[in-house]
Amino acid sequence: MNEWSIGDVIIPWYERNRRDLPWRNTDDPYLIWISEVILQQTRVVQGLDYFIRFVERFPNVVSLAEAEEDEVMTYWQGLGYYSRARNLHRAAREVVSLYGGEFPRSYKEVLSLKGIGEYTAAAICSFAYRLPYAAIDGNVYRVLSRLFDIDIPIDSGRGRTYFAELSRRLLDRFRPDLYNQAMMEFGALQCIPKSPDCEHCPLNTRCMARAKGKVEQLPVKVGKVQVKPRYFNYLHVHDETRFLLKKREDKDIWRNLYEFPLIESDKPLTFLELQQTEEWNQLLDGADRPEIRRVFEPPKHVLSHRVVYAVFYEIKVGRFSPAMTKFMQVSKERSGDYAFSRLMQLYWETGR
DNA sequence: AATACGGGGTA
DNA sequence: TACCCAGTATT
Repeated sequence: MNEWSIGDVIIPWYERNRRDLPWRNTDDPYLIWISEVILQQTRVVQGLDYFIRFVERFPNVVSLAEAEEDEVMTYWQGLGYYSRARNLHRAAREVVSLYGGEFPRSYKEVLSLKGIGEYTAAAICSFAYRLPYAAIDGNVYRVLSRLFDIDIPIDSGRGRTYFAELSRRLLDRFRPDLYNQAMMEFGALQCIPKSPDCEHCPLNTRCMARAKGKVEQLPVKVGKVQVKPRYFNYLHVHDETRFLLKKREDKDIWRNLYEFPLIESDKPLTFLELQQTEEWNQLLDGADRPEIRRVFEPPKHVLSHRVVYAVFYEIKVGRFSPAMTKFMQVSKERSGDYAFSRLMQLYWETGR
């Protein structure tokens, strides 16, 4: 293969077409780090407001390390993949304890931080320090697989190895920051998944997939996520001022987020069936004047590999019973201190 | 090498 | 629907 320089085409394209984004034009590894983690599996438009609010509250690594995890989670509320926020917080504390609050400067050290994998380490090190590491994200996989007509599945071990080696060769080692930014921006704006505008592509004469009419079929992926259903019955138990709440601790979806008392079942439950469960009786047997105020059934809640069918029951009681003390009792005004899933948010906002 | 982990946008 | 998004950690 003749090694013409892709960077010489892509970088001038980037200079003309780049979006103006707040994490560009900074060398601060902290800001770059936050932006990169927010943007993992997340579109720029979706993450932009989160970034602004997050760095406004946590402007540097020390402020993040000193915060409570619960507060960090509230700033991540609604963004998804919540382990990112937990890891960000843990990594901030690592930076303080291991590196005296100074963000590490070597690829190896950056990579060792919680929540930073090969992509993010390469992005941070190239953008902040101009170290010659090629960042390979979904955009880069798409651009390269099309440009060179590579049909090795990108989510296979072989594929990752192949694209990593190819990217190493193609990287513009004199301006790795511009090269990486340009490749990703090119994939995000020009070489898009569906119906790319190949007529106006600066690489169209060199694109092997285009020459063969295979653009829409690349990149190849094998991964087939199968979606399993789950059935959540939420009990919004409250008196005049407070409601019951619990933290999700298990290694499961929405870890460390808060929710109402939950009765999960392996199939949809009617109200009668729900009332016969052990959990229902444990919580509400002998409760003081329980009164079902409302039943809310949101549309099915689709996650990447789960679909949650939820039913919310609002239950007003005269006062909380001893059986309810294993839950937190939170006043309505303090609900904002706790991070909720989108599903919980949806109920919370619909109810009032 | 697979699987788990969110939520939203697009065609 | 189906696919994808500036992926990483765990199994």
